[in-house]
Amino acid sequence: MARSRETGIEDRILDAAFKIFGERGFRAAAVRDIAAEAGISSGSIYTYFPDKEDLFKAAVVRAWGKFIRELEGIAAEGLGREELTSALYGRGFAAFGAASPLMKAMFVEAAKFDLVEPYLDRACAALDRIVEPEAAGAGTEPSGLGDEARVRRHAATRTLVLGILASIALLPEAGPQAGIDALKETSAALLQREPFMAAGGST
Amino acid sequence: MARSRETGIEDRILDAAFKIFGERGFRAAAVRDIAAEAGISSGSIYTYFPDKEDLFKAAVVRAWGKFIRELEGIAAEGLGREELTSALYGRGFAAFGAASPLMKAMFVEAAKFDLVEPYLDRACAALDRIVEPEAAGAGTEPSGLGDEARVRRHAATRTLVLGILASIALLPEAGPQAGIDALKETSAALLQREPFMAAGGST
Amino acid sequence: MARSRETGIEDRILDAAFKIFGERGFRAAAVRDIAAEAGISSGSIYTYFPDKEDLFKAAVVRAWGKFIRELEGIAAEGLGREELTSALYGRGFAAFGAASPLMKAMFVEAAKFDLVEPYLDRACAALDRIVEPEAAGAGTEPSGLGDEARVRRHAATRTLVLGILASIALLPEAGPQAGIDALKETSAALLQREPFMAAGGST
Amino acid sequence: MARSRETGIEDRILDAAFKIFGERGFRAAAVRDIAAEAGISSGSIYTYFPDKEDLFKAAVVRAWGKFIRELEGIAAEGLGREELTSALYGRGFAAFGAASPLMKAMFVEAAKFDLVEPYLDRACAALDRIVEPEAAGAGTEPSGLGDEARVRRHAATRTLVLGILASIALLPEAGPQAGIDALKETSAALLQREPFMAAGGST
DNA sequence: GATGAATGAGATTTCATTCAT
DNA sequence: AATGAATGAAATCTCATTCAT
Repeated sequence: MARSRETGIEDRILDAAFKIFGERGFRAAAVRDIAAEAGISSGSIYTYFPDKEDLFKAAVVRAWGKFIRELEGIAAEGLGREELTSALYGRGFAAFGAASPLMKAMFVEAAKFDLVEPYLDRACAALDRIVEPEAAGAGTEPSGLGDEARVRRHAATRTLVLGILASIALLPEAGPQAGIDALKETSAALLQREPFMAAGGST
Repeated sequence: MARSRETGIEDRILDAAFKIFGERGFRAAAVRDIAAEAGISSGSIYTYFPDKEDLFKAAVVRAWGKFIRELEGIAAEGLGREELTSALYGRGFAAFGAASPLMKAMFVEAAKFDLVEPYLDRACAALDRIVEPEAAGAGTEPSGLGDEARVRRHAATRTLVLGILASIALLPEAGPQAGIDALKETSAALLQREPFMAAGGST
Repeated sequence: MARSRETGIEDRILDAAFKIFGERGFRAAAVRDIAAEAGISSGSIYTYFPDKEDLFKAAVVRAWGKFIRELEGIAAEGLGREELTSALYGRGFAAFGAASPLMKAMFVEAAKFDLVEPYLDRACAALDRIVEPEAAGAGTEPSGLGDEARVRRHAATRTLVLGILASIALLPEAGPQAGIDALKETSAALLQREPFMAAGGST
Repeated sequence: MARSRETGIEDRILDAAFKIFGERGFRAAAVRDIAAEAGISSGSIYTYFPDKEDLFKAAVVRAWGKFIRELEGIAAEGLGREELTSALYGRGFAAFGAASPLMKAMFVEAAKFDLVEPYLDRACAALDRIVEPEAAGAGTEPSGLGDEARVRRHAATRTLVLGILASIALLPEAGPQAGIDALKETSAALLQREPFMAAGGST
């Protein structure tokens, strides 16, 4: 038997891709450098991914997956407002921060490869469900928000999520934690306001 | 004072650069294609800009300049709340939309060349001044907002501005106007809320 | 004005391609080496030809063109048998010899790119016309050969042409002239025989 | 005498090499694909052949061997003209056809590796012997042909053999049999003529 | 000043060969 | 002996930049 496709190597490549693509963007990131970062030869990348574009897509999809899984996990736990806030700002932001490098490449290449809309939608939906859990089940509407209001809230969520992602993407590499902490407060303040919480929520 | 350089060529190059860089990002944009878009030969680019990087910087700076000038213009007019809102959503958003192409490249190359922080700060400051004109003069504090509140509002403004820019950058090329209109409402709703307006501001 | 596309450079590239492709075949011939042989940088090849395949095709087509033009020229002169024989073995064989390098690549790449059948047909037709000029005009049949005989002769011509081309392709690079001379006699002998010349031709 | 190497594998590799090299030429044929065609892993090729070049040579030599063996077999049977013709066009052409794939690579790689001249010579000699059996034994000259005539005939045989091989190599993969049949007639006609058969042979 | 042909470094991808399993 | 993952040299093609015209 030949050396069996070492487990973990695919993950190492994806981690390296995540980092290098995030730092330089799709075009400027050299496959050779990703391979070096992953500790393998550049030819070996092609054992795992058919070409650079596929590698990029896989790295972006994985990042979105981790991020959304975390948000959906929080949504599924049905926490009270207190714990929810803390969960969101703890685990949720960790996920945001971890995804940050690739968000940098989001607006040109990821958008071109159609890797933003579907995932951003799922992330916003998860966040909506967190903020107003009653509306979670499709069709159920015991919520205090009317249809129009919900649409408006969704748009606001989207703008906010993008704002946060963009803010994180712009944080200097050195001290991301401090920056993320500052963002948390801002987001908290924005999320508690009316377009998000049912009217009267802030009274 | 007759410049020997034909007037207008530099602007045409910057317009072309703005468009092509915005569509493809820094690396994927070919100097040759920018020249073609500007209607000149690729060699001529180098009469006006020393290299590709400088061209990119100039195009980004010019886009920020137009955008900030518009916001600062609105701030300087000392409009009442009604006219202000309309000015903001009219001229302000036109500026956002016009800047959108280059925003796509913002998170990787522009950030690397340090072309985001200083300009984003100025844009946010202008927006802050619009929302609470009294605080415009440095140090003056007759405002209803305390220091801490102002810091918080600034962070919120920043997140919002980035959210809007990112949203615009993700709009499909086909129908930007409809998308921009939708964004206006969202932004309006967010701007009227507390982190932006002084508490009770919307009553 | 920029350096205007130096005349003759395209021909120099085609000559180099002709030589290198002929020596090594399509795949083994490196664009870089063709450029070196032509005395230019490898990037410059792409100013004149969009890619390696197109360069190959152009070189093959040019070689066939020269060869066929020579044969058709001889056919058009309406020479008597004596002068014809001498013209064929003089100019015709020079053309064969000159085309030889590329003939080497004929059976794999040229055939794949459909660069053999149409040109080989034209060459055989020209040769048929030389051998029996009366049949040149389509439909005219005052010739001593019936239809069936003509078909047979065409097949024989084709085999002979391929045999001669293959023989030339296999000649050692060093002394092509001697080998070509030997071939001339063989071809003369074959051409005088019945499938080529009308029956009784050898009496 | 049990070879530890599984019997038949080497033959399967050579068959695969024969096919793949014939279709694509030496350089374009990937060892991996030859291995796949042979139903083994690419690493295993190297248990049987030291490198790609050696595999190519072995495949070419084997093809020539089969071809020549067939011709020599016919020559050795001392058949009368009638049976001989039928044997030649039956078994001989089957051998030609079977050899066709590798003939495609003949003019570049095979010639470079010196795999043409010696084998082509043997094939032509066998064919000469078939056509004029009396001259078979070296030096025996009860033949009707003088020395000069024999040299000339040998050259003609060579041209004809190459013409036939080249014709076969150019046949479309789809319908080789029809094409081969057409070639048989042509060859028959050519072989019956004077440079091959002793003068007056066709009367 | 304008042009665009020429340059050559650099990027992605393929593939013969090795070797741990 | 067989496997096929890993390697890294090599090949095609792109493109920022220069410079003869």
